[in-house]
Amino acid sequence: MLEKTYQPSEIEGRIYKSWEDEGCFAAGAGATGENAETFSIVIPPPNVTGSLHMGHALNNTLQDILVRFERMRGKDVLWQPGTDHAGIATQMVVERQLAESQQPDRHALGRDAFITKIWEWKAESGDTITNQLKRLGASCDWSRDRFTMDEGLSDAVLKTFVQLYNDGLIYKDKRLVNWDPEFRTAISDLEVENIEVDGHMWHFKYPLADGETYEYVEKDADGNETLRETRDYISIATTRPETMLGDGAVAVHPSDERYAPIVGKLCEIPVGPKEHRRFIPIITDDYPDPEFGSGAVKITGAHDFNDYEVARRGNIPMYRLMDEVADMRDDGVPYAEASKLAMELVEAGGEPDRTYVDTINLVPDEYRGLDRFTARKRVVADCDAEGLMIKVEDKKVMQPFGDRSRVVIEPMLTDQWFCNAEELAKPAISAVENDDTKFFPKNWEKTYFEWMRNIQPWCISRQLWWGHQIPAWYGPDGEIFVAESEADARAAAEETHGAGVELTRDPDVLDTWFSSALWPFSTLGWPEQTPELARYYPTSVLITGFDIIFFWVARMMMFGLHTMKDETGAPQIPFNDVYIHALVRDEDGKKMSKSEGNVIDPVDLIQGIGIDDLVAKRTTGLRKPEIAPTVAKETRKRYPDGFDAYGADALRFTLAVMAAMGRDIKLSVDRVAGYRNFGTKLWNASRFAQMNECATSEDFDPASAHHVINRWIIGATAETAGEVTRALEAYRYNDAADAIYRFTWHTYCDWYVELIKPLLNGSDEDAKVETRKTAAWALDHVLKLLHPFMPFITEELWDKLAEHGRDRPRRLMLSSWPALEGLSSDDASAEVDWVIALVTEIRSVRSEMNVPAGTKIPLELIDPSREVMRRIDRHTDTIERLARLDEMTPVDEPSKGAAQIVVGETTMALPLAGVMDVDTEAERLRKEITKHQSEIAKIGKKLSNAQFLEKAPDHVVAEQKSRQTDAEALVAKLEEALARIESMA
RNA sequence: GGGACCAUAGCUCAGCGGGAGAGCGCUCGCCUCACACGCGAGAGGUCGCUGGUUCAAUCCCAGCUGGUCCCACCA
Repeated sequence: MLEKTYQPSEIEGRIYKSWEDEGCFAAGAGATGENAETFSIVIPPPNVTGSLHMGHALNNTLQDILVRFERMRGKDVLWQPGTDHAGIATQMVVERQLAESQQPDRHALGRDAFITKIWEWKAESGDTITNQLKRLGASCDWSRDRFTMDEGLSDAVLKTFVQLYNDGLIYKDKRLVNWDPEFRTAISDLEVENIEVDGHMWHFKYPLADGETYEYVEKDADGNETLRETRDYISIATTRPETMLGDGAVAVHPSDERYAPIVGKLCEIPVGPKEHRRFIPIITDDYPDPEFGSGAVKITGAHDFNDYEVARRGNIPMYRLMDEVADMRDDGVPYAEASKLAMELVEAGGEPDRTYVDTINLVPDEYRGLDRFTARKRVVADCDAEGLMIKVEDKKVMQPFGDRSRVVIEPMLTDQWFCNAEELAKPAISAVENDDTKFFPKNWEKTYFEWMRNIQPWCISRQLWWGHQIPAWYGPDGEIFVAESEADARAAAEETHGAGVELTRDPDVLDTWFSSALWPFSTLGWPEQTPELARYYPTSVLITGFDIIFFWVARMMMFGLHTMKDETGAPQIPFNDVYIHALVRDEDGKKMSKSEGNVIDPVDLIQGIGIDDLVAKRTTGLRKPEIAPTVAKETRKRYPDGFDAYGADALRFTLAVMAAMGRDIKLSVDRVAGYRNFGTKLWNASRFAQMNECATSEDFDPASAHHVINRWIIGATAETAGEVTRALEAYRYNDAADAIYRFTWHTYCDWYVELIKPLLNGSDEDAKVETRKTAAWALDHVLKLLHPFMPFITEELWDKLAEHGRDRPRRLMLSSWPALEGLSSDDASAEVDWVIALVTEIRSVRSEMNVPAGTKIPLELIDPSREVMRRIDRHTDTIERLARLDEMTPVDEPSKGAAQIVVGETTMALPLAGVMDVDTEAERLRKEITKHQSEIAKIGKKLSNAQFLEKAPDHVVAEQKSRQTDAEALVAKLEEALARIESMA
């Protein structure tokens, strides 16, 4: 016998182990045969050293639901799991650990020793996330678990890199990139987060060379002069004064008449030792906006993306001012000499080949070695002291931050590897345009197109140690040899240099997303032509969050289409569908984040956590430690008792039912509790079945059930199975979850179980036997339909409820999905709906008239039809039990002082003389009548509209007419009832 | 500046061209022989505003208001 309540913690681990031990997760498990249709999903690989957060829980729940659904449908299913090496994130964690334990940092350790440390950390913590996914119930084929730095996947990376290099789609270049001074590496545009911060805009005078002057004239829109003065300077505005040191020119718009007199002349950069000041030309370019600031822009090609483009157009020299930690450079020749070299460039009229970016250090000696922000203060102070600062304004400025390091990103001109994304994007755009790959919901396609059509070169090199080292070797003259192995590179090098040539490998590693981009085929064995690759590629659907559409989805599309070809040589998409789900937020709609202290850890919801532990967890790791008391108070207020052990099923169901397409999920712990209760409800319905010896029987044929109540539940089960199936096929998780929830609780438990109690305790043996079988059959179907959402409790009940046999395999997860077309029965549902309506009406009146719940009362049927009497006879025990009646008798006229109800075409009366107040009852009837009359009026207005009759479809008109007829009949009955009551008053 | 999304019950959200729904919360009554993590009965909404299309608009279109997010960005 089942325990009284379901205890998830006792059961989940045991069930999961059975599935694993029995090979239920293996690719193809449960498939109907050799020719079964395939269904494959690759998991979005979590960071190998990470731990499960609510986003993972949602993502993997949605995948598992589909995978379990399709597996039960008999498809050949593969859910490919794996983890990502997460370059920066992992290296960061290990570096922090070294610092915390006061060990030598990575530079002191050296590259090999440091990487060994990371592998150790991976070995130590790498199982965490996998085990957490298992607790969630994820039915991945763990035997195929992959890691982006596995040998096979590393081969895939090498091969792809070499191939793209040979195709001319990967190249090395010196370009302006986003530099993260904390991690001392380049990062891609996507890893930069622009945040508005309080800043300043400083206005400085750049004096003209040789004391020259000009007439500065400003005019308004009508051409009237508003200002005229003689100036010996040009006014420059900047938010980053420290970059003045690297200016190569001052640019004005060609149409800007204010500065026309001085275009081509030189002006002085007003910083540094006076005797060695540099002069730079005033040039024209379309970039400056005459309406903004002074209309004149300083051009610092090596430290600003817009300036970089201007400098390239105009051959303006670019000078790197900072080192790898973004401190002002402290290398090379003294400033005086560097400044002289720079002046030579000006005299030469520019610098087309950017040779001096690194060799000339234009940082004045007294600023060398300062960090950027100190240097800024010094430059401002020095200019101000010289009287060259015109003004300073407070201004909101957008500042770029590293998404992981949280430090200000510095644009830096460095040598990096790039991928020609523009070229790779072309087929990736067409594939979506042609619907070869479809997004759900579709509006994400627009986001995808928007980004892909404006895509920039992708910087793929990182100056990190943890990752795939770039397979490029440099020869003695700096030539590049790109090859899959050092031996191949050497062979190529020896062709020109002869044997024994010295080669050095490029120390950089690849962006983590480079290997992720290969995930759909690298995990299936590529570059080997494995059977799995042939069978499961392209994958069926990718399920992921919108936040990595650019990082990951777009790049998989690009690399997949470029690399994978079918038998005819046509490019192959990596996945047919892309389902984009929302973010999981906290109850207030805020993004969950450790530094805010509002994280809800999925594992805590699954296994429970006490309030003290919860508070402790939320108050450690806050970005602002001073808010800890507030966080603690809020947490205690909101969750006074912490979290119960709600179990994985409850969490999964909550996420599924809230996962309506295209909307963020505000996770509510109350709802998780609600669906835990739902599990208990199912558990108790099963106990009921068990106590009443309801067992499935292989000889039971639902199509041949006789009893109307049984035929009704069979039809409703079939209908629900259809709803759930259709919803899941369309990725409408919430509709599917909702349908099975409603059926389980409100149809099966609330009505069916109550309706059959008299049958199970009655004397009709045939009915009893059939009902037991039907109850078990319907419950089995509930378990099946619910299994993808709540795998643990359903599997446990499947195991406990009946013997296993031909139609009832040992494991629910490998049983067959219900296909019940053609089992509906309209006549049964009409009759049962009538019984339900009758019981509901009686209960309602009893409650309104305050009849004590324990009191049994009689029911009078006024002039009932034969059909009504037949129904009453068939369901006497049931109706009396559910409505708490002691007898039901046909009468011609109701007793005096009886409350009257109308069910279908029959008026019935509940004699409540002495209990019931006549006026109250009259009032109740009048209210009822008014309600229906207003409906009749509404419909009447429609039906008297000639336009409506003419233009509306026939079935709509017919429906309105029948509604009108029904309502009129009901009102007539109610009015009769009211007349009887009034005659008594 | 470009783009996407949202506004429906107290809260969180479904829905959708022809009869306003769920969960939670709330009120009232019940320890009714599966379940108090429960049972029964209720209260509660001019479906953001203004126009338009239509026989018919909560739903489609336009504008407005308020909010969220993404991308880009003026030195």
